[in-house]
Parts: sequence; structure tokens; C-alpha cells
Amino acid sequence: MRKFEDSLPLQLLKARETSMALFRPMLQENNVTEQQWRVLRALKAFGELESKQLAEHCCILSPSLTGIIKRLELQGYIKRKKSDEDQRRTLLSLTDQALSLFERLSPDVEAQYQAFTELYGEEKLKQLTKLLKELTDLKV
Amino acid sequence: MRKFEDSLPLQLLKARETSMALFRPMLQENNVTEQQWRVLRALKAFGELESKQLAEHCCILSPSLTGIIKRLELQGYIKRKKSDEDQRRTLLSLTDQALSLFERLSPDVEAQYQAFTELYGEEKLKQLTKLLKELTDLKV
DNA sequence: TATATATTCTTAATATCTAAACTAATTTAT
DNA sequence: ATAAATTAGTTTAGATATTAAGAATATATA
Repeated sequence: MRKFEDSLPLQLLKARETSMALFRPMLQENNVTEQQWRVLRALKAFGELESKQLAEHCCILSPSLTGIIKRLELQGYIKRKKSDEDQRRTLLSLTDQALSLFERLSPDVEAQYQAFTELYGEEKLKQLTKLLKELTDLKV
Repeated sequence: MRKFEDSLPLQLLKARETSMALFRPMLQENNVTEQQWRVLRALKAFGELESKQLAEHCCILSPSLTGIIKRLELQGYIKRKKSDEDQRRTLLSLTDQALSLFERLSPDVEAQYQAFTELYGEEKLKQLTKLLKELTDLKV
């Protein structure tokens, strides 16, 4: 069997660890977990979302998301409202408090990306992004 | 701030999900979790390992590994022995039962890799591996 | 030799992952 | 119009992640 280090999932896991290291300190200082941050960013990008769509965008399963949303709501970062047409649906969106969190963190996020891009190489980053997208789009 | 989909950690997470989809069914059929499989593969590759080294190879923190090892031991896949020189150290290795599990799964693992390589492209896979390694080796 | 410090591993507490079962609301097919 | 199938969301149970703190052993230094 293939050598341990040649495992593609492991390579991707390690690369992800390295890239997340850029952002972990900033998140920790603000008492936001990695998954909470993914959820907040998705809501910022897409505006209002249902829980199921949010789960897909964030690669978080619905049962996990239930708890994450509950805590984000308690912390005052997101709000929910029931859909009028379909009572099964719940629409989620950011609060003003969440928006001001983004205001505060954005410069740091961009600076980290900037530094990383210079270190790794802009062209290589583009290549990597392309290869990753093609992999993700495969129907395996 | 950068668009949600442009987040490098998210791209890596999604790519990893796609690649793990190749192996999840086989692991599930054999009642081995993803993390357990990483641990078993590392021990197969490196022979005897201490818990701390194992944790590094597998990208699993020591506290998590403690429980994973406990369960793998209960399932009869790994054995431990205390080091004679240093009583703090525990050496871990595979049992015969684990070795026969590999015998049984290896053909399927290789077949999945083969199929994926043809689908994605051998050259692209090489390129991706190279870019991932360069990223992981960065000291960020 | 006695105390301090370092290292390995474990425990504890809380968050998240995963699969499965469940509830409530809606849609489809008869 | 009503039973059956579907869908959104939650709960549950067990495994794992994360951080901090603790226990046991080893080493260093006074």
C-alpha cells in the first residue's frame, strides 16, 4: 500500500493546518471558534441563508450547526426568523454586532493573506486554487 | 474582505472532503473511523512509535490520541508496552489482527487511488502534491 | 541529596463530528 | 381530500478536537 505521507487526504489536512495557523491567534483573541468563523463569513457573503444551505457552504453537518447557531445567537452575533410561507424554514442573518466584528478584524485578515501570498508566491497560490477547485468539482 | 469561497482553508477543507469520500465507505464497512485509520496507517509505516510522535504524524493532539489508542486497543488493533529505560514512554505497535486488516483492505485502497488518479489526471495530481508540500513546509 | 525544572501522558471541560432516529411541516399521489 | 413520501431541523449517543490543568517520571543543579 501507498506510503503514509503520500496519502492525499493527509496532505490536504496538513496544508490546511498550516494555512489556518495564520488566523487562529486572531480568532482566539476574539473568542470565536474556527467553525463559528466559517458560519459568520458565509452569512456575511450570502446575506440571509437557511440552515441547510449554510451547512453546505460551511462543510458543517446540520446537527453540529444546530449547536453552533445556538451559541452564536447567545453571543449576539446572529439572529433568526421563521419563514412565513414555509414554517419548516428558518432564515439566519448577522446582527450589527457581527458586522462590527468584521470591521474590526478585516484589516488583520487581509494583512495575513497578504503576507502569506508574498511568502508562498502569488502564481503558485493561483495554481493551487485552480487545482483544488478542479478536485472539489469532481464527482467521485 | 476576501470572498467566502476564496478562503484557502475552506478550499483545502472541501478538497479533503472530496478525497475522503473515496475511502469513507470502506472504512465504515469495517467499523474504523477516519482518525483510527490514520493512526493505524502511521503505525504500519513507522513500526513502533511513541504516543507523541504518533500524534505529530497523524495531526492529532495528544489528549485526543489517548482516547483513540484506548479504543483501538479494546478493538484488538494495537498493543502498548512501557519502555524499560524511561517509564514515562509508551511504545505502540500493530497487532496481527491489524496487519490482516491491511491485507484485506489494501487492494480496495489502491483501486480507489487508481480510479481517482485516472479521473483527475496523473500530472495534475503530481503538481498538486508538490504545491501542497511546499505550502506545508512553510514556516508561517 | 534535595529541590527545581522538564517531559510524557492523562484527565477534565466544552465544542464539534458523525450516523441514526425523531418531530413537525409540506408536498405528492392517489 | 387523505394517506404516503419528502423535507427542515433537532435530538441523541459515541467519537474526536481543543485548551488547560494534573500526575508520574526523569534530569539538572545547587
